[in-house]
Amino acid sequence: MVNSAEQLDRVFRALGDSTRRSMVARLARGPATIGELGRPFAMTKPAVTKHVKMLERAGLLTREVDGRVHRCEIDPAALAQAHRWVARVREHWGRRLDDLADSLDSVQAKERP
Amino acid sequence: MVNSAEQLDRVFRALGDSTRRSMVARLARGPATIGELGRPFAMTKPAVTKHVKMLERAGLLTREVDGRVHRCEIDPAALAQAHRWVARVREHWGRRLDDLADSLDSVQAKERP
DNA sequence: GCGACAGTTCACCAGGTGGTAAACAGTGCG
DNA sequence: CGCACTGTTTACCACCTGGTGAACTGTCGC
Repeated sequence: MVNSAEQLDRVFRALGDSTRRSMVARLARGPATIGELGRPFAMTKPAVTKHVKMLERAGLLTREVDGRVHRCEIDPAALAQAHRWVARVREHWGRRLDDLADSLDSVQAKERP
Repeated sequence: MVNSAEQLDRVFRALGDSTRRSMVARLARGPATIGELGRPFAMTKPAVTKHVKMLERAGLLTREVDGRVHRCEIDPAALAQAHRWVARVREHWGRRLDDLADSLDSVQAKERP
């Protein structure tokens, strides 16, 4: 699944910018227009357009054009994908610690028969 | 905490490359040297050095120099930080759905007294 | 129709990223 | 000592990113 790797690339990279993370956090509390998404930040409209487009290409965002306004909504699937990747790695790390604990236990068992 | 935002930037950006994600996944199963981390990939040593340095600056990695070999170990704190951010956003999104359900319930209650 | 408004596109710039080749610095070993 | 080995540093390259200003497209309301 090469496609999945590229998709994860886009998701994590999109989240690797505090402006875009704020936009995602904003969207988590409900839909918003492009203007609303960009209002908190001191940047021009083209910059906002670029950020939103990157979130959209990462699948974190869906857009619905309604007249002259673009209504954006969060897409939880991409977020879930990132969440699963991190959780899986952390789980493997935890398992390794368990294995370490087991081997320590067995050593102790041998030392104290 | 501006520092925290920059740290999250580095963590997510570091994870936004499949090579580095593979390295992190490898480290989740135990420590490894720089050479071991780079062996699976068809790239030169300076490229590996750069990737590892980026993981280190993101706090995903700690390094212990032992003679001429650098032994790398995963640092779960940075991973936990990313995990928490994603979890918090997803939780807010879920709460919004709950609120929506509540308001729908209240509407139904009004329509069927 | 006309102006205000929401967004996008285009051209441009500074700086970061992913990769290379070549040279260098330490360390281990026969 | 001399050589192999691990890893870093130093240019250098193509490309992407985050930002700008100016011009453009389309829609709303008077």
